[in-house]
Amino acid sequence: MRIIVATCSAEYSGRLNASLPYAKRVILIKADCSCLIFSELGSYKPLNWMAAPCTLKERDLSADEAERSEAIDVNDEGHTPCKILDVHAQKSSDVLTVKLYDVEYDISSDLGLDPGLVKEGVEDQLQRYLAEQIERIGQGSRLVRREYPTAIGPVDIMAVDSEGHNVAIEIKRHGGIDGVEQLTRYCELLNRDPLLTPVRGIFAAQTISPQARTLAEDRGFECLILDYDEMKGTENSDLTLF
Amino acid sequence: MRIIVATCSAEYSGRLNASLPYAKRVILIKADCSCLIFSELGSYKPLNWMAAPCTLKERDLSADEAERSEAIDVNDEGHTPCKILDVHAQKSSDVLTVKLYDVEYDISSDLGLDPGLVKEGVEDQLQRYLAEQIERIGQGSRLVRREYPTAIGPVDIMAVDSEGHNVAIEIKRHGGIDGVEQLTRYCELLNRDPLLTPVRGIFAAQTISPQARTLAEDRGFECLILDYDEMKGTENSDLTLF
DNA sequence: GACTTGAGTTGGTTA
DNA sequence: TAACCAAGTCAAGTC
Repeated sequence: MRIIVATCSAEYSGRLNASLPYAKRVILIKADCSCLIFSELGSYKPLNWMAAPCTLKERDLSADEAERSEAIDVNDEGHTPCKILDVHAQKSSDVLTVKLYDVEYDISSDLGLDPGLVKEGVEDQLQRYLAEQIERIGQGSRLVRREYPTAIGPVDIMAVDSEGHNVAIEIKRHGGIDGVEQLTRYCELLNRDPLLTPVRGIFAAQTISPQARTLAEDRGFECLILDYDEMKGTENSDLTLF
Repeated sequence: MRIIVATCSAEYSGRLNASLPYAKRVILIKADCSCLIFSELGSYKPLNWMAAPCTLKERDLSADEAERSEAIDVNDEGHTPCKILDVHAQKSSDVLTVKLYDVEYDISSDLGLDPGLVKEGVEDQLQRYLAEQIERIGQGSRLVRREYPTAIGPVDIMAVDSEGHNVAIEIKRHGGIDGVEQLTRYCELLNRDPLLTPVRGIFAAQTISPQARTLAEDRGFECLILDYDEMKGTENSDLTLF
């Protein structure tokens, strides 16, 4: 990893064109030549970047005043670059050009391999909890199976309600319109099967957008808000019973 | 901006739990205390981070050997931390804890305000070009309007073809299944209006996934590939005529 | 390898 | 402020 702190300007050309005016920023260059430009602004996303695989060409302009003056453009506000980084994508014509002016730091450190991040618990967890606590969709309900396979993909949970009717459940962390569309496709398909029909649909999520709720209810689906902490608590109290 | 290069381990607890084992990494701490942890892996996304607004507590363990030995846990592989960074989110209970072992660099630099990124050319641009060059959907077509309002949201472009039939156009940079669903909803709604029906649907994008194309054509929609550069070129040659 | 879906998504626009 | 939608999305899993 190479870390540069410098006043710079940058131009990106690829799926879009984007430019960064002259300012002081932090530039990270990884071992694979991918390049990230940060300011104090924003969250974890860099202002501009080049993804690997890519190649980096570095031109030092300090020795060649003629070339150096050529490199000045209208965005430099009269400043003179001392270095140009040209980062080219290998699989496309994307280019990121960074001009460096005053370099405050330029340090390198070999980080070596990273063991990587260990994650635990997202949508999968919601599905697991609801499968374990299937009566949250109605007393007397029974689980058929998680990831119930169909021709157009797996239904998150299939269950049977107290009246013996099949229930297809679509689970999302946040329920939007496309989740309702997904549930619609499943129910449409499942209801074509005379052995399964009638199949009810339940749209279950931690949060559901108003538009999605309206659409879901309009299509006869029930909306179910899932409380992650409550479900987690229920799991624990279940465990303490034994 | 503060830049630390050090061997470290980290724990995040929030919407998920995630942990980073002992390894050398780069840690950026912005002026707003938001914190990013990078390795040579991955693209622009840090391995772990804390978004602003948040607070940072820094504990130096070098003076207190008792505390220091307490801070050793099973993931440290026998190493002894010299510093702990505790980053707490202000609006939730999210916590990121970073333990530092050997610190190679710890530098700070005030970057100041950033003028920000200037972008050009995304979906909005595609919509603008197609509106200007509406005959790309068929000779004799006329533009009705961009962002044609309906009860379920604006249709990207409404037009009338050479036969006087209404045409609803959904534009995407990349056309996937949900784009087809979107177009389906619009056409369904618009065709309920006796003043508008029959309304044709066109699915226009720079790229269209095979599944989306199949679904779109199955529903009677035309698929139109948009060439950004060609449309941009057409705009320019239009201009040079005058 | 192409495609689909989720993400601690982030970020911008509009009602 | 809340909801909705696009992103140079990225990344993981599946076919």
